[in-house]
Amino acid sequence: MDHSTRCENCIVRQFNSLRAMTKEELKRVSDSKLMKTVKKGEALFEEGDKLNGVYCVRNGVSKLSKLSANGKDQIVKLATKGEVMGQRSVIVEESANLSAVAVNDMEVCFIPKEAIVNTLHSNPDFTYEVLRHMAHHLKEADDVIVNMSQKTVKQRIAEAFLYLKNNYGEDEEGFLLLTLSREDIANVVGTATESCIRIISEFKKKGLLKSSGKKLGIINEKGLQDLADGF
Amino acid sequence: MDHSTRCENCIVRQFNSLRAMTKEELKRVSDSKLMKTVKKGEALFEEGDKLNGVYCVRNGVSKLSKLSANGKDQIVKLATKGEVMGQRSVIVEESANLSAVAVNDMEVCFIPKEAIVNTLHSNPDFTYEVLRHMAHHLKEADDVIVNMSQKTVKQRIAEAFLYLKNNYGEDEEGFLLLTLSREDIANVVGTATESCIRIISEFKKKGLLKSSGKKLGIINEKGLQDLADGF
DNA sequence: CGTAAAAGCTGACATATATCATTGTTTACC
DNA sequence: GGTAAACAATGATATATGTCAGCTTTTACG
Repeated sequence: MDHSTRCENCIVRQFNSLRAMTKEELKRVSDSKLMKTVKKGEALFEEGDKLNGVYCVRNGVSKLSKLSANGKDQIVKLATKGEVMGQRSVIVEESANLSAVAVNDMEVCFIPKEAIVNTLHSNPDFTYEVLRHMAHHLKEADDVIVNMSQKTVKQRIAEAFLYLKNNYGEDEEGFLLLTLSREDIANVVGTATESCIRIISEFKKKGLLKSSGKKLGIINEKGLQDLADGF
Repeated sequence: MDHSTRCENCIVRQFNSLRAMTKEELKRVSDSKLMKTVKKGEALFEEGDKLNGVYCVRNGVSKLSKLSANGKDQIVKLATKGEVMGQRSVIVEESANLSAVAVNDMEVCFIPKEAIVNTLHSNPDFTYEVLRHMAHHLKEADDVIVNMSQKTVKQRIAEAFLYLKNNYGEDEEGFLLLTLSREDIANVVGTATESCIRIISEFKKKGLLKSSGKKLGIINEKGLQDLADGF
């Protein structure tokens, strides 16, 4: 096996709860894990799947979404380099409540649940670290609830672009490094694709955004921020 | 101190993570805890407060809400007998992101954070139990996000009533035991108070709900369920 | 009690957003 | 490089929901 794929040497670990594992625990994870490549559009797992492990993102981005009765997908969260997906399901021994689909080409490591669950029971530092991450996600989720119910679609779209810039950055020319389709953006903010397109067009006309091919970039960050804040 | 207020004898503990504590840990909690009575409408803590402990609900119900820029409160969750509030803030050592206000008269125990944090670091069973509860809340929050963005106000109000019945029950005459004001219901489902009132009136006209004074009761549960499901 | 304040209700109207239909543009791929 | 499929854009229209304003009923409390 390629040396660079040993968890012990994986930088990504610094960003997640695996950093609280002991050398021995980490070795066990490393020995049992499975590297996978996932192409854009492919699913890592689907809502309802029984997960027998978690996925650690080495590269690329995945959308975690839930299908609603009316057939629309709500994207609840984007998972990036370093994030661990499927933890919740493994911890409470339930099937997945969200689907995970690759937004672009990804490299992930599948870690069988035994390696995780055993450590959860024996290493309080690790459990505490997982708990801290989950607490953080819970706060984020609460914030999303408030935004969803109290902000207009326009505000939420403005916020989404600021989020994309702050979390994924932009290239030398000022275009966002993570390009989402209009449909994905619509599914993040919880609106119809057409409404999303319309508002993005409006933002371009107002000089808040620019586009080139399918790339989008922020021109006027302050303007977007003001909009998001309701001015 | 009244014997019945010792945590060791408190039934409520069975419903939360404190059940994973050892006798000694529980004794320490019991010795350091503080019983409080909170009147309807009073706040246990406010968004932004630095919490130096958690609150365990012995009786009554509290709404956990967040004020948004436009001055409206979004109720993110209702906390009932057995639930522990403020855990998240204590764990990640941040100030509270939600306010907790009593919906009716409450009895709560304030547990200083030391008793919790120490146990988190030393008792993996306890940490794991807290983690399980948090994982459950996270799933609930994800579901709320999806409902908020994909269901109509009418559907969400129908759901809210089913939720109230299932979680708080009804009296002999079929009235809900937990009575929320129209404004609170509106703040749970994320809508304007007037819209909420209108829809409740509509439900009454359609024979789905009944009212007597400020009490509300469900007449046609299946009807409400169908509505919530989008039929 | 009686009065003020809070809560509930209803109408009229404004507006944000969804939906449907059509067309243009880009991307993927044989 | 051409063609189909996916994606983006835009108009017309319908609808759900918010807002404002006035009114009634209930609750709280001196």
